[in-house]
Amino acid sequence: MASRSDIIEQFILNTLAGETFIELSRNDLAKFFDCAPSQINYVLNTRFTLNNGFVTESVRGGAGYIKVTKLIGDNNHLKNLINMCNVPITEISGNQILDNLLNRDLISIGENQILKRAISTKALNNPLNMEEMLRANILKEIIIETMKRS
Amino acid sequence: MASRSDIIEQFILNTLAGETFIELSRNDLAKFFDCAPSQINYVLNTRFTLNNGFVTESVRGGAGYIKVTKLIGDNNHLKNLINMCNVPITEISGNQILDNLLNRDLISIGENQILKRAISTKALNNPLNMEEMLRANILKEIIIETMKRS
DNA sequence: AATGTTAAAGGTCAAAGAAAGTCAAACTTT
DNA sequence: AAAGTTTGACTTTCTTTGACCTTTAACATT
Repeated sequence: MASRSDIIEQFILNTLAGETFIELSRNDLAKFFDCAPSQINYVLNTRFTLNNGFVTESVRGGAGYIKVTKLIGDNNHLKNLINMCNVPITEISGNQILDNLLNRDLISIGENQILKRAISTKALNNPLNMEEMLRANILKEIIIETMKRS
Repeated sequence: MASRSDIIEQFILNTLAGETFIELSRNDLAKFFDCAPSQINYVLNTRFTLNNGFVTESVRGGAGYIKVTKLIGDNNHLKNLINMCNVPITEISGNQILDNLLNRDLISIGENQILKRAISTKALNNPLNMEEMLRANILKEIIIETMKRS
């Protein structure tokens, strides 16, 4: 028997047919299927995962929404790369991964350059575990890189 | 699914197109968009910040107005941005800075997307101050972004 | 001409409203 | 019993609103 989650999954898949992404209203969907809003999250978390070939993003508040993007291709190699990233990675390995993405034409030369700088020791070399300070360092490096252009 | 603030933002951007600055009447704008005058301030404060490459000034009283200036072709602005990065930066501010770079044609749309993900809370959200683990997280996010291409 | 008055701007801030997220408990199915 | 599903209370984020504050050009008075 198809559970309600199965039905909601089917609905999203149908809506997604032909499109590469869709934007949903969690509340509307929940109302339509007469369920708790959080059941939409359940469906998303169990059936629209990366492994299943989807990426979901969302915006809260006012005109919030949930965006579901369907990935094309099986991306097995990329999934392997992602698994490698569950473990610490040196700057050299990191650069190799970025070169790998470049060689597969998944990122441009410009992106390769800028991202190498973004993950450089210099950018991440912050002794304190402060997310925002780290982000600040990364952005500084990115901006320096862009100054070389223009 | 654009909020009223999004629409007001768009209106100001359009009005600003081609010009280097504009002068607005807060009350008139509020009347036009049928909102509280303070919502204009909200839009200005969240979307026309220095991070985004804008300066706002205002004059009260009698024939008061709000002046919005777009910073363009100004290398000093980049130096200012770098100085801003000497201090912790939230994800929202970080994204604004990246949009700023995009608007100045210093980075491409693709780079903008990928870098936003690189500096996302999700990527940097590591409690331990381990450079390599952080780098791993960042790379994971970068790869997810590229999966949407291919 | 100098000074006081005032209405017409814009500013601030906190509360209310409108989404979506989280997580664990209760329930169902296998 | 284990796994999967459903629910709801609580949280976080973003937007909208309104009451109250500050500034100033224009006008009125001396």
